[in-house]
Amino acid sequence: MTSPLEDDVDRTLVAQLAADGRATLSTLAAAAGLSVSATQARVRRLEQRGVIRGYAADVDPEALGLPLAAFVAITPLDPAQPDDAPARLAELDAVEACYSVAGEESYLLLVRVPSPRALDDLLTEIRQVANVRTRTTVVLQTFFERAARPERR
Amino acid sequence: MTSPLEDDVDRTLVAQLAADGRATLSTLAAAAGLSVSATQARVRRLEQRGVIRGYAADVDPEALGLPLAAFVAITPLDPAQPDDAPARLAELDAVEACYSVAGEESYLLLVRVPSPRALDDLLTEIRQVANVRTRTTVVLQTFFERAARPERR
DNA sequence: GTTGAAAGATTAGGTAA
DNA sequence: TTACCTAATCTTTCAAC
Repeated sequence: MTSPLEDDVDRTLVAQLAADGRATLSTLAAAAGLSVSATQARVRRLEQRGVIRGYAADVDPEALGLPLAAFVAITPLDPAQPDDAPARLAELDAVEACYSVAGEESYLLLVRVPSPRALDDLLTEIRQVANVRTRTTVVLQTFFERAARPERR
Repeated sequence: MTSPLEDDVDRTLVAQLAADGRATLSTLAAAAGLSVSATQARVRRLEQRGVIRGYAADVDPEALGLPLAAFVAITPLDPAQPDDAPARLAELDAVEACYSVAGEESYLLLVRVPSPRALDDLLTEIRQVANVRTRTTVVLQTFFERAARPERR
């Protein structure tokens, strides 16, 4: 689905847009050493190849009324029944991410809620909706959350 | 530092920009029912209040050559010495997020690397740099990673 | 908050290497 | 194909109200 970056121009454009999603084509063109229209064509191709999946404002969760984050590891209670837990959990707005993981548990979720009470309610809902056992690790402080950067050489 | 959203116009603008970080002011103005300039002033204020922390392209980690993700729980080996682990770990490009957590371990990291071998090297580096013990949970599949959404009412 | 006009950015269509 | 040029259209900005 996604093809890798092809050259240094692509790398430059992706790095610039990862750092500033609203960078203009002329800014990008200057950084990449291309004309504006060549830059435009490059960016479009990056979008169409799925390298750039979209653009988003980075919003402070606290401003949204979601100051409490937690990791929830979940284990299906009935391994026999069809496992549609991720699809069901995607319906819950509080669930920000869902990973299948190696180890004792099957899935790991990152959730955000307004309060401890709301976390309790959410865990109850997760257990019911997905028929799972939960093990929750509360986030006390977020030191940083940023975009992954490819290793420099 | 960050003030909460003030009214429905703010909520609309933030929701639109979270969904499309490159939305134009005229698009936003139409969604919010304001003039373009009033919209611009609102967005500026949201940025200055820290509600909107920035804008970023959402880049596929695989295209960046980072197909392997893992959660790394870490425990300081020497509780006596000053704990500057988060600051040290921020230096490592492969470390995407760092949280202080409740529970047996002190911190939880999300890391991205090119290969199992690179994960091994990274864990060695994390142990040395931060003087910690690590417990790693490999991500097998990412079902979704998205922006947190405030609960609807 | 609104309007409006100037500066700047984006887009599409055409041309050349 | 890939990059570039140009002109029309949109967008952003900032003044005045």
